[in-house]
This record gives sequence, structure tokens and C-alpha cells, in this order.
Amino acid sequence: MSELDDRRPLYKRLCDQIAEEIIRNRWGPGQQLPTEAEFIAKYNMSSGTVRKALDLLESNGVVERVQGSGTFVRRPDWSNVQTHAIRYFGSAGDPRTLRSRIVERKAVTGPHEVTTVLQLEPNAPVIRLLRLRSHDGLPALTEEIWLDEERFAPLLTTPDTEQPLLYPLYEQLCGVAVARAKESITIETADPLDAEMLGLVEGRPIVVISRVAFGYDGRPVEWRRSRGPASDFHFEVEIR
Amino acid sequence: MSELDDRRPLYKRLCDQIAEEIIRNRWGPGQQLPTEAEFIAKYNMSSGTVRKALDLLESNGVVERVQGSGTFVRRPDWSNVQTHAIRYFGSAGDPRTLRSRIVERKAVTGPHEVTTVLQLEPNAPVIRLLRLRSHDGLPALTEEIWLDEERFAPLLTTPDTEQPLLYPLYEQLCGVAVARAKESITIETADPLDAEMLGLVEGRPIVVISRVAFGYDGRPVEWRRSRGPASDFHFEVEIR
DNA sequence: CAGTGGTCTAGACCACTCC
DNA sequence: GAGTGGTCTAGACCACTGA
Repeated sequence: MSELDDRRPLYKRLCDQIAEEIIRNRWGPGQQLPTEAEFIAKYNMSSGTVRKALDLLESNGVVERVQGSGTFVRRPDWSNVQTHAIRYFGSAGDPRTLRSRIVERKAVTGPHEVTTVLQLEPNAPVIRLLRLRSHDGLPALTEEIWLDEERFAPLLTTPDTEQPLLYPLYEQLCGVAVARAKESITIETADPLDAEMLGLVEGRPIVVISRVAFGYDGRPVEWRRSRGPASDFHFEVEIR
Repeated sequence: MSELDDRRPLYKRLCDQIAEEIIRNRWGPGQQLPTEAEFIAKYNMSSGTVRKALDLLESNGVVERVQGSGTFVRRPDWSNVQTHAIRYFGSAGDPRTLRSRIVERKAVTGPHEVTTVLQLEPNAPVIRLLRLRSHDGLPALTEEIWLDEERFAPLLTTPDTEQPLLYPLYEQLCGVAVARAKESITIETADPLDAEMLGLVEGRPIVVISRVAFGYDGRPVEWRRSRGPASDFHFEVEIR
């Protein structure tokens, strides 16, 4: 292995190589990697070097190490992703998850913007989901979701679900695991459709969260645009 | 040293101890720390352990290590903090800094909210600055800034400055270095004062950024609340 | 209990900076 | 060229997990 005798440090090359193998699905999410001792033997490296490579992978969020147990491909925890932008709390201050209802689900030819973001051929078939998420019976968020039809076809023939989290569904139904995502947040004012769906007065400020989710191979998997009243918006940043 | 023979790992204890000494101003921002070899000799630890402690300090953003040169107390770079929430670009897409004008500068008894955030005695004297920041001659952001008068008195007797960055000023004039900050972002609608100062129509969405800056000792140094039109707001988050 | 990752040692040698 | 941090070795021993 590691024919390419870069001038890069050994531990970085090992780190990259393991990451590469995870991307190529040699080891899937949640699965256990070889032990340190095995890596040491296989690559003829010292323990320190192997550990440094694995430490690097861990700090990059690729693997998770558990003392006494092993090293595992990390499966991101999406259960409180809302936390990243909008939080909803019950009267007792307890965090609440949003209820979900799929309003629309159909296959269409991909608009240019969608195929671009998802890196598909122009006019490639895509799936469009429209979800309405509500809190205490009141509409809180609209979600427009775009997916590559080729990879997500099983979603079209599945009974409706109220499941608030789609990513586990993607993995179970379509075998597509989401590794990370990037959100872009802007403020707009409610257009007539927003006003109707969210029960708002037109022109009120709304938060628009545009999210692209990526798989372990780094390719875009889902494009999602959520819109909700800006009054529910709260965001914290740590600066250093 | 390290009398408290914790059950915590050696390298963590060393890391904490160095951080502690930085906080106590044994070494100030930008200053060089002892070399690895010196730490090894002083504490009778192996090189690996000392390095791990220093690596940890670096990843915590406390120090900066430069190969061939040394290890230095990190001075945060505030020059593009705007980037964290609101960016302004020239017509050519080049980033622009905002011009600054101090509209008001006076000492007052601290309102309850201010003394609480700054962790001062109730009714302690504080300094209130009001800054108007503009871009291409148009008002872009109002900033209300609160400081402990005791530590920042020199600011009151200094000629007006248009300097866009206050933190270097704090350090030069008052000997107070800012180590990190926390921002909290919400959306409101423009009240009459906003409308007047920012040249907006009342009721338009504005972004409110509330920032608390902390010194190397972890104590709050400055409280700042910025308000600007939400149309200029753009924010990106990476999720894993 | 065997097997895993976590800590720590005591070096050698390399790459870079600055004089 | 002297001095700095960066890489790498080849172990020993500890702490934790799970059967």
C-alpha cells in the first residue's frame, strides 16, 4: 500500500487512506474498523503513528473511538439538527420535536437550479417532497426537498410516514447514508404562499434555511429549503 | 508543581496549568511560551506528553505553534469578524470593511441587564458607546456597546476614532485583551429609532446580533448589540 | 478474562525559521 | 548553524468493555 511516497507525513497518508476506504464503502456507518494493532501489523507502522492517524479521523468526525471496545465509522446524530437554527420548546421549557406531514410527493424533471446543486445531468428526473412541519398544531416550517430519483425511487412507493427524520429513512429504504450537511441562512419576507401555508401575514420576516446534505463520498444527496417565521429564529455562535 | 495528583491524565493537567498561567497573564497575547525542551526539563515529562499538552492548547485556540520559531499565545484575529454574520461586498465582489462613527460616548450607571451580563455590581458605572457603521455612505449597522467604566476609563478621554476595530484599542489603551466572544442572533422588526438611524421603513425585518466578549480570564469584557437590515444577512453553518 | 483504546516514555531524526 | 517545532519509533503499562 501507499505506493505514492508523498512527502506528506505518514499519519496523514494513513488517515486519508482509511477515509478513502470508508468513502468506498469498505466499512459502513456504525461498523467497526480494524484495531490499532491490526493497522500496526498491516502497515508496519509504530503505534504512535497509527494512533495519530485515527485521532485525526476522529477529530474530523469520520470515526468514533470507544475505549475497550473499538473504532467505528461515525453515524452523525441528526436527532436534534433543528437545534442548529430553530428550536421549539414546550410550555415547561422542554424541547419539542416538530410533527411532520408530507403534503406532496412526486417525480419531476429537475429544474436547472436543482440538478446543479445535486450535481446531476440537466433535466435528470428528481423527486420533490413538500413537507409541512407543525408545533402544537400550528404550522411552523415548510420544507421543500429535492432528491435524485435514481437513488431515491423507493421513496415514491412507500406509504406516507409522519417520521420527523428523513435521513434514517434514506439509509433504510435507499441505502444512502448522510455524512454531513451545510446550511445557508437568509431572511426574506413572506410571499403569498408562505402566508397561506404558515398562517402568517404577507410581508412578515421569515427565515429561509437552505441545506445541502452530503454522503460519505462527499457528493450531494439532498437539497432542502425550509421556510419559517423569523420570530422563532434564534442562533448562537462562538467566535475565537 | 502539580501537587494535586489528580487522576486526570498528565498532559491534560499540564495543558490546564499552562492555560491557567496565560489567564493570570504570566504570558500575554503574542508572547512566546517556553520551548518544548524547557517544559520537558522543568516538569520532568517525556517529549510526547509535553507535545500532547501543547497540541491540545493549540486545538483549543489558546496558543499558536510555528515550526522553527516557537509557541505563542494566540491573539484572535478580529479583522473579519463581520464575516461571522453579515458580509458586505463591493461591486466587484471584493469584501468591504464598514466605516465607523461614534455617535455617543458617555459614562452612566449600569442598567440592571448590563451589569448582569458584564458581571458587575448592581448600578456600577459603565461606559455606553453608540456607533453607526456605514457602507458606501449608507448606514448599515447600529452598535450599542457597554463596558465596565473602571477598566475602560481611558476610552472616555481619547480623541474620537474612526477605527473600525475596537478590540486592539481596548488592548492598547486599557490593557484588556479579548480572547473570544459569543454571539446570539435573532430577528426583529425595525422600531422607529432603527428606522431613523438605518434609513429604513418601520416594520422591516432587522437582524439583532448580541455579542459578549470575554478576556483570557474568561470574564466578560464587553457587551455589544448590533442591529442592521436583515436583507444584508447571510449565514453559513456546517453540520456533522 | 481477553481484547480494546488511552497514557506515557525516551529517545532519533527531519523541516523550518531566523540570524 | 543554532534553535525551534514536526514526525516517527518501539515499546510498557493502565483503564475500560464485554463475554
